[in-house]
Amino acid sequence: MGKPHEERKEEIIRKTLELAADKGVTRLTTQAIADRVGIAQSTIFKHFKTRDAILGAAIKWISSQIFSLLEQTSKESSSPRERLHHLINRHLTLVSKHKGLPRLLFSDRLHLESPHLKKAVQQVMSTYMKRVSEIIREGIEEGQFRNDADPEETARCFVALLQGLIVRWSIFDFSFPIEKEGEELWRFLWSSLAPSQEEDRDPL
Amino acid sequence: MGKPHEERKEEIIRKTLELAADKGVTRLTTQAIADRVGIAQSTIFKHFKTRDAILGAAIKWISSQIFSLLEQTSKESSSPRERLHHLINRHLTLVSKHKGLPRLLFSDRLHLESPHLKKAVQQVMSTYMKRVSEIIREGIEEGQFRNDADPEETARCFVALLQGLIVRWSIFDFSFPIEKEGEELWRFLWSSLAPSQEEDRDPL
DNA sequence: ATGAAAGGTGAGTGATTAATCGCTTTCTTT
DNA sequence: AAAGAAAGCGATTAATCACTCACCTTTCAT
Repeated sequence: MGKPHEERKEEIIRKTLELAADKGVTRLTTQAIADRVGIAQSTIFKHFKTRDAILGAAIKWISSQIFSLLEQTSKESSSPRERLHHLINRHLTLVSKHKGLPRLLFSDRLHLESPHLKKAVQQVMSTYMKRVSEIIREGIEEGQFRNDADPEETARCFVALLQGLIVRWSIFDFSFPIEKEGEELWRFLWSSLAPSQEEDRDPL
Repeated sequence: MGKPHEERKEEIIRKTLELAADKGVTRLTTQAIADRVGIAQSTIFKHFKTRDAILGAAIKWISSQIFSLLEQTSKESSSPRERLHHLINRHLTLVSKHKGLPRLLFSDRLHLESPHLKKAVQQVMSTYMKRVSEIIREGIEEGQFRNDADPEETARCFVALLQGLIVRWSIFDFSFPIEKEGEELWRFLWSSLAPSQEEDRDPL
């Protein structure tokens, strides 16, 4: 017999993300997934009820990865500045390890075909921005970031920088090392968040 | 008889962009386009050889709009700071007027099905970043921007901020006024580009 | 031993979709 | 007026795709 249900399910999700990276969501057919897993196309439906259920499971997996990223960062005992820096690195490492992630998240098949999955993605983004804004607020209170920065506003820009970089990376077919550009992104962010010398001298 | 060739062609491109905004690229079938234009599906092919040719023409139209945006900004006699600010506003106004733009540019059908169109998009992005870096370099030389900023690096972050904002706007179904968030984006950018007081005092 | 359940297969089915084709109508040119 | 081109139409075609179904094989609990 074949592999047990749960194991096969995980395998299908894994291969689905691989395929999304290689061929895009449009070519992400049940036949293509089955081929890569090494089973018949019809067998796919022994493990998932519909094709959308596969995409849903993949999105859920991605979400859990990103949430664990956020949690890991929130728990960290280091300074807000370091936590933000680490979050960028962790995020880009995750994405570069799973290139199918941006392809899936930005695909319109996901957004306009199944409102349920869209909601899930929106949820992740909202939570992400909230967490980042908390870190920034903390940094401002500690006097590590300039005190005229708006936490929510800056958090939105933080996420935009990440998303924008990832989109460009995806459009240019993953042809440059994204981790390196993450450092440049951090420098830019820091130049905006760093307090001026006068503030710095301020004893509070 | 119907409308003349060129006129109908433009109409098809226009309606295609509208449809991309409403239904996404996946639902952008020749039937859907024909319905919106008010002609038979087969008539579409009197004006375009293939469906991809329609997408190609739409991309070309978008590119020309963005290029004219860049040119307009470059020609402007105002300061680099004001030009950057205006570029953001003009870009977001263009995008908000044509919501199909991001949907088309980020669709994987475009990227992985026709390498030719992908190249065109990459070209636009590269040119865009180059132009922005030129403005930034100018601003640094004039002492209007902090002199430790790297023009290329900052240009990449500029584009990432814009793209990231547009992606989020698209994911959240255009549900917030993007022009307003453009201002917030500009504030963030400026806080990173503005020279420190000491530099400011520096007579050069 | 046996029979049910799990995992797997190949051969379909119906829906969707880009593209073709033969034909008609309308306008322009000679 | 006749000819030809341009713009349009309906019907059709071939391909693709998600999903179903009847059947097979292995495993394992009774």
